[in-house]
Amino acid sequence: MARATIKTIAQKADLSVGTVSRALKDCSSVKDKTKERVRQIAEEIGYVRNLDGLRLRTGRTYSVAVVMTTPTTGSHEWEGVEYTNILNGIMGALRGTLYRAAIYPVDDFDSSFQEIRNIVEQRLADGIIISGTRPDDTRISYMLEKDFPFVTYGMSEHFTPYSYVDAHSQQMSYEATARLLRLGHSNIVTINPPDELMYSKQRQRGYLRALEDAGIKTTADFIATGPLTPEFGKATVKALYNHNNKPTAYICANEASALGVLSAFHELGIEFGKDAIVNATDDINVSAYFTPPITTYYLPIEETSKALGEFIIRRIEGEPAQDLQRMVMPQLIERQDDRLKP
Amino acid sequence: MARATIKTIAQKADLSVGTVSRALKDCSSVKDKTKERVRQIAEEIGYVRNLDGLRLRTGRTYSVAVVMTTPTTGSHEWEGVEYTNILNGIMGALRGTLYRAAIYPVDDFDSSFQEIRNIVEQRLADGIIISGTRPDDTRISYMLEKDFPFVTYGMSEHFTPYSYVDAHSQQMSYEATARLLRLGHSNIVTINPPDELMYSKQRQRGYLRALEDAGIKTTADFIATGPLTPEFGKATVKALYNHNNKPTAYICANEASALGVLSAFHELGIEFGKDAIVNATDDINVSAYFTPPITTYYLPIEETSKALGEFIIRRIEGEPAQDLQRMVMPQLIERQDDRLKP
DNA sequence: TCCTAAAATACAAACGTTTTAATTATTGCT
DNA sequence: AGCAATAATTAAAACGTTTGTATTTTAGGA
Repeated sequence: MARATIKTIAQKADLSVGTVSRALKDCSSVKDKTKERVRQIAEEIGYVRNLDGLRLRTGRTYSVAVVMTTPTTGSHEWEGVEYTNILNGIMGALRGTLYRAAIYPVDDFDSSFQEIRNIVEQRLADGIIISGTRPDDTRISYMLEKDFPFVTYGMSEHFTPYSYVDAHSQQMSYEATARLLRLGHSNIVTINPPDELMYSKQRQRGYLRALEDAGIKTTADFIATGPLTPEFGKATVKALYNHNNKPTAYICANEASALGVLSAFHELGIEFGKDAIVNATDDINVSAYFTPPITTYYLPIEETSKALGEFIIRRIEGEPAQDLQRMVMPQLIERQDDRLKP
Repeated sequence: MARATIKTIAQKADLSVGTVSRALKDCSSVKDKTKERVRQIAEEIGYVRNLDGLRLRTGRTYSVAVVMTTPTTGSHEWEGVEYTNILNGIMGALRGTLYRAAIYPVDDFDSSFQEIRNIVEQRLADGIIISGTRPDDTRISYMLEKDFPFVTYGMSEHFTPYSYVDAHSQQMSYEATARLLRLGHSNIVTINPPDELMYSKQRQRGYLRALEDAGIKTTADFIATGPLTPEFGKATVKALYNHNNKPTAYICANEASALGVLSAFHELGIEFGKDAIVNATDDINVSAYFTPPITTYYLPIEETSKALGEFIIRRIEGEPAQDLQRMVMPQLIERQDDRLKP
């Protein structure tokens, strides 16, 4: 039993395929009664549009490219749950639409650019979602120039408006730092993603601003940047173990690096709550199960990634980019006192 | 500049599109010299096959459906990294082929079945990869019956041969249990996925067999089954805290639940290595950073999932299912002594 | 009733490919 | 040199849509 096509309907309804096509898409030039009849039949025989025909004819792909850096394959290090959750949110947003998500896993910035160029040139997708944005992101420039619909997860410093979804990283970092200062810490370390990423910059800005506002001097040693793995978190603590000013607090950009910090504490005999404490940004509340549970700023990543999916579709359908921008503010979850006990 | 098509080549080469098509696919009825010329031109103008045309004509989709249970959306609980890594491995295997992976996130078994039925009936994909297999898996029966190519991650108890990739769960469970028995434990708890899953059954079998071989009686209380979240691991420990026979060892099916166990230890004042210890199956070595690091059985999930991708393609291309079966044996990583110190 | 304008539908081409059947070119043989 | 057999190519149809243009139907006057 071959699949029902538009032709099947045409025969049953004694209409031409053209009219059926128009009826199905609710075209005004088709009589209401006819539309009704067509829809009825379509329903009856379980007709579903063949996407290949549609695509071939229209030249549109009805697919959204998600170009994402994968958790460094082969490194065997946990880098958090971003990947999974972002994907989930996007697919959730696309569900029920004609659009499909096509995942393009990439290794680094250069290959992501290459992949994007490829997608644009070959029209492999109608729109692109990217993450890992940089202050001066050439991929964004490229897509803007080509006038190709895209949404970014994270911002950049472009002048031309574009569609993005982002967390208030700078403000969060500022508040986290200010809070710890209020609680009596003065040697605060901040653990951030690689320097070239925009949100690393934002986090560092927030951190520095808070210290500045409090009139406290910091040392460059206390700003760590690197892959957000447990390994890196651990290494950071170890590297600062014999520092003149012993750090008493760590603010981590994700849970994975915070886990590494805790691991270092354990290994070096640094007592949590007495010698030092850790905070983190929360992807999904796994840090509630750390030893001990730590204070985090919770970022509803399914929500932001759902916005990514919605935005890219609306962008593809022509909505102006400046209407498709969203910032979310992570929410403080205090699981510890975070003052040092004597 | 419109995309280069087969027609473009035909004009440049002064050939018919049919010949070009055949030349491109290395058909024997085309003269070698012609093939060479066509390939040359194709290369020159950067021709790439239009998949929509191909699909429309051949009726094949060149896409592989990956039907996976997503980390329970909205539950805000970490269930491990399976999802991400499996996806990664599959996409890695598909890279360079004509095939694309289409992800179908589902909530539970029933909706996965529904989705599969849909894919088969509408020919939405050429093959399907599923996970979360059950001993008597109706999805497998269905696809076998429809003679639709598929590969499973995890086994079932079907008689008809089918293609699968799986870990030696039973053996691993046996060995883990036997090892702990050797080390002096007798009250061993095993934490497993929900009962209906095949690998829960396998794990329980291995566990029971090891105890039996050692002549040790266990209690049903020591076999926990549930969602493999930190929360569940934690709850399990708490529920057994006042048990007549205090558990001294936990064998967890993944790292997430092991984290929960450690969290419970911390909260209840159970001292690791003195009162009890934890082992786990290792998705990616995040447990190396637990407090303390724990002994695990490492399962190279990128490797197994890469096999999934390879197998489904070969299955689609017609290789018999019984040639496409792989079992992998997880590898012990001892990060602790795991004997109880007095 | 007839004519005109508007509404509704039909027709046909096109998107890029593969493939069957038909045609032309080439070879081998007598 | 001619003929048959085979090799190489072309022509055309088809996959399921959408859409511009042509055609038919309907409705609204006079």
